[in-house]
Amino acid sequence: MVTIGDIARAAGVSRSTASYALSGKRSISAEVRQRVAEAARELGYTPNAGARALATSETMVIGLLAQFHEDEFAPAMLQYMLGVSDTARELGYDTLLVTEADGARALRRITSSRMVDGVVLLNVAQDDARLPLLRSAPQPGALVGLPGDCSGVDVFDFDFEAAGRLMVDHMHRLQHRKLILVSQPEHVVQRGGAYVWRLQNAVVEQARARGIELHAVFGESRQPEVGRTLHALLDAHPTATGLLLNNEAAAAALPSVLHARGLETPRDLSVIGRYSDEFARTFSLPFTSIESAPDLLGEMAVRQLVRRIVTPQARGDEPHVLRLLTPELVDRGSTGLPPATPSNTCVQGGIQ
Amino acid sequence: MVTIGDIARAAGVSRSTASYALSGKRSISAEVRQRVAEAARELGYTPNAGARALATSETMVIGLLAQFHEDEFAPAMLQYMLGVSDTARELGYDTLLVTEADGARALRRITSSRMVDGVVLLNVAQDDARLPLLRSAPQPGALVGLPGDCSGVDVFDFDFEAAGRLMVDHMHRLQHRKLILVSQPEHVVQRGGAYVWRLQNAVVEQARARGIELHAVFGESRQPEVGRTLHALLDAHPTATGLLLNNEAAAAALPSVLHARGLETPRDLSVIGRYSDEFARTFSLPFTSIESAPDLLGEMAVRQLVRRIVTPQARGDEPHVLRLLTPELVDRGSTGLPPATPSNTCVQGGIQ
DNA sequence: CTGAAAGCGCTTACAG
DNA sequence: CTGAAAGCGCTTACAG
Repeated sequence: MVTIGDIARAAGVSRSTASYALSGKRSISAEVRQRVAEAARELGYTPNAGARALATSETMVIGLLAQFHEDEFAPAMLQYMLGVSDTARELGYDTLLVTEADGARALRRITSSRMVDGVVLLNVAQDDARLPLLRSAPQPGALVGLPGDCSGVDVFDFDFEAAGRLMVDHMHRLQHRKLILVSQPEHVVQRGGAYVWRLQNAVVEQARARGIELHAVFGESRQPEVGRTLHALLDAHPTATGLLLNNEAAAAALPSVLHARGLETPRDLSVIGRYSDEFARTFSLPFTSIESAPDLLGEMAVRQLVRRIVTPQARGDEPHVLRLLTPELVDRGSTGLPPATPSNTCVQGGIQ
Repeated sequence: MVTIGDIARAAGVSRSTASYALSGKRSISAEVRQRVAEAARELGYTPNAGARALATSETMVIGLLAQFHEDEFAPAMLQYMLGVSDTARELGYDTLLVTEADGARALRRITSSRMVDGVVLLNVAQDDARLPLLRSAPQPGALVGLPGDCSGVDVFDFDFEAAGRLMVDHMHRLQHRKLILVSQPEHVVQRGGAYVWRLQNAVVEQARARGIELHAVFGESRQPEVGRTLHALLDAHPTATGLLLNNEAAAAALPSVLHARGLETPRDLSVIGRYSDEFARTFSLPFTSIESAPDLLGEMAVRQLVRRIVTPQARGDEPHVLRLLTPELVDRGSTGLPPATPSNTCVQGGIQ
């Protein structure tokens, strides 16, 4: 391989001069700079990343710890990953993707071996096993997902509480008095997926404050189970006029369920989901929804992480960030006034 | 940070002895090995990856070049990525994920700077701009996707021709005589997505050979456009009795379309898709399909890549591999004999 | 069985 | 403005 020594020889200068000429870190005569640049171009020189990392203690790589659980909706994770990866590249960093099941072990491996300059954790749980390791790691870390203890890390998440209140208030304003909430599977909660109960608790509380009757359940993450759950819910609560979905799989299943029951939104039922616009477009979800902005969250996490990496004083001194994204409603026309005689099962009876 | 020098000092041996004791690359007295291991454990030693890479010329990282195009179905890509990443880890490698639009530039960056020991290219096009660079790179490469020129690389792909023939023959055996094929968007073809026309050509040819009337179209990659296309197709060809889908978005949209038209498989229409089982489960696709096995393809590519990396003689000498995965039909009960009086629009007429 | 030394390819104080 | 040298933290022939 062609090294900086080859460049130096070809340009007739020392290796240090060649290095400085290339990096521009000290003033070099125009002529020498010229010769070095030409030599580098002709020989096709690229600095060896490992050698540079050893000399500078900077790898220009960030670690991306994704976690895929059987009972979570995998395609949603991809959007976070792309937000992270694209932003990292924009800022001059490459991305080491880690998908192994034992995230704590993986985190230890890549941080203690200095493979990365910093780390983004995705899908952070309430009591995430990766966090103690991250805090004691020499590199800074940014989280997507709100853990119970935010100390020592920068945290970015969607404001699920506000989203829950927004859902209820929107329905309340439209005079709905009986709602159903379908959350992610209960397993996700048990594993510490705080976002599930953060939204659910907010919905429960706000419904109580508004005098709204609410039926909250955990839905499955898979078809056709979640479709059956939706059918069962609509059967059990024929007078519910609004459906709130914090469950991508349920949102994807709902169009078929509504078709099968002969229901239309918002005529027979008002629906609000919570997912990304990208998700809505891919699966043609015609429901008003709260944008979860996964790419933006990934981007914000990386920008803050790189700030910490490049500014030494931001390392420990600067207070850590906790940023919750304010939810916004994307109106796709699936909410309206409740029907005069609410019954979301009548049509189904007619068909069968 | 704690280095091998610290370990050596703590164990009272030389750095080389410490290194050998840890790697086991030469015989070390049991007692010294013990002391070194203990020192490493107590001090929490992990070798510096950059230093090791510099010394050994091995990074233990493979590059994963993904490509996301606006008109392709992103969630499908994730499964390839996970197949690659999980297998790499199993074999002791980490994965550098590259998602930037200019894949050729990215490939040059990570190979010429020696950030990776080898590279997996996803979504390879007929005349892929990344291939010339890969051939001249010092690291070996494995492709997922069949290019026009396979020289110098190991290639893994699904046998789309065989899949096309399988689809037609299956329908032919069931006595279907008029079929519709919905492929991926035409843009994908224009960009060199050979898999689209490989399947389509095979379907066209096999249909001709079997005396089957075939209508082949390119579908969109998005909802609701692709749903409208499906409706239009069924309107235009009311006597078609079988539908072949080489388009994930169309497959995801079809259940709603069938519902809307009051059609049932296989009673009114026989359907065969081509996607992964994972995809089918996530979106509850009740269609008989040809398994595209993205995770398996990713896995095979990595295994072969690592073979090339670790066995020097396999570097250039050993002939390159071209492996096309034989398609298999997963019967989900959506195909059967055609209806006596085929008309996939009658019910729609009745409803409207 | 073990140690001293060279070398991987960079960067960057230190001198001039 | 430029060069010689040290050093980053490893591994591995070379000697004993």
